[in-house]
Amino acid sequence: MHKPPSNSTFNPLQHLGFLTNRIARLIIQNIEPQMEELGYHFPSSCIGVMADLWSTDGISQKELGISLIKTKSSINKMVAALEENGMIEKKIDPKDARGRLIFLTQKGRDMQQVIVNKSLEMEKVWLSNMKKEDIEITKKVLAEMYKSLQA
Amino acid sequence: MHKPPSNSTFNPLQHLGFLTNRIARLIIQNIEPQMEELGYHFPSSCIGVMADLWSTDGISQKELGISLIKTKSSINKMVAALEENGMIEKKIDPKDARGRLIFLTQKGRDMQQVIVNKSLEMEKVWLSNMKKEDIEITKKVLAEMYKSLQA
DNA sequence: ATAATTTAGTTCACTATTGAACTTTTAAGG
DNA sequence: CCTTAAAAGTTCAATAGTGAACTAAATTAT
Repeated sequence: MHKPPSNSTFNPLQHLGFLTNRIARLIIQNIEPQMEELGYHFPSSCIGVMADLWSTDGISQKELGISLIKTKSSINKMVAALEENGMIEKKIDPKDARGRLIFLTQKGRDMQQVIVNKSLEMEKVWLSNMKKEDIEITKKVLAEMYKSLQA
Repeated sequence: MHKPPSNSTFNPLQHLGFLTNRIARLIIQNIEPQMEELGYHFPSSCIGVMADLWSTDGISQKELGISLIKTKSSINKMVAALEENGMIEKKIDPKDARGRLIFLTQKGRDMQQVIVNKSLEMEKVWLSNMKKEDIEITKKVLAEMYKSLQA
């Protein structure tokens, strides 16, 4: 005879899977309206592409897909949206005509500082009562996890 | 005359927004095939609903939406999928006939231990070289952030 | 060389998620 | 009371994201 797993003290907030998922959604929800206000009219998921380009300009769609954990068809659409918005330019890779390299436009480069500022501002609000040191540890653990999961 | 924001040493992995988003995707990607193997044939996003029910059985769709940061139409579909899979049951709230309360079935309750075990197993693999203490700090910071962003 | 394979990207049909309009029930205001 | 407003769900059309089939270029193996 089945019984419930008894003492069901399950807490989603003790599991990194649920935590990261929910926080990612909350952050997007907060950032989306601000992006609109600033005149960036593309889906918020595209900021991930921008982030990678700010890190290293001129990478391929394949690399973007790996880094962002998206399929090539998804990346294709995101890049198209960003191109329409004048944030990036697509050039055929001179070393391999199969590949296209994605480059930031001036408008795309200019966005970096805006987002960096927003990011700092938001961390100040969201994490005001957390120890600076603990936040650094969190980023370290998550970055480590990212690399570990990518491998 | 515009110039690039120069010293562009931007690193997505230093921003909680990008980190949580990517890690959430990596975790889902890892868990999805395992769920299939275990015979759970519903979209992985639905595990979030299950998690909340394991935490407190018999909550409303509205509450699920707030907790999971999803619209009511999304929750509606997820609940429908879980119901079809025999994981949950939907009952009209006796105290307010507008609301429906969602309850776990035995099959739904049984899933909890399976997922808890998987979660532990995965943390062991993904975070093998991280300090146990740092992982706890990470969860604490993220949980705090979740509450702060929900407010 | 040249045929066969692999790789990057594109396209299109399909699923997941959302937004807006609608239904039913409860709460509030006169 | 009875009308109006608000709240919880549902439904359906529209958008975002994915999978599979396809194109074009490069690599490998005869």
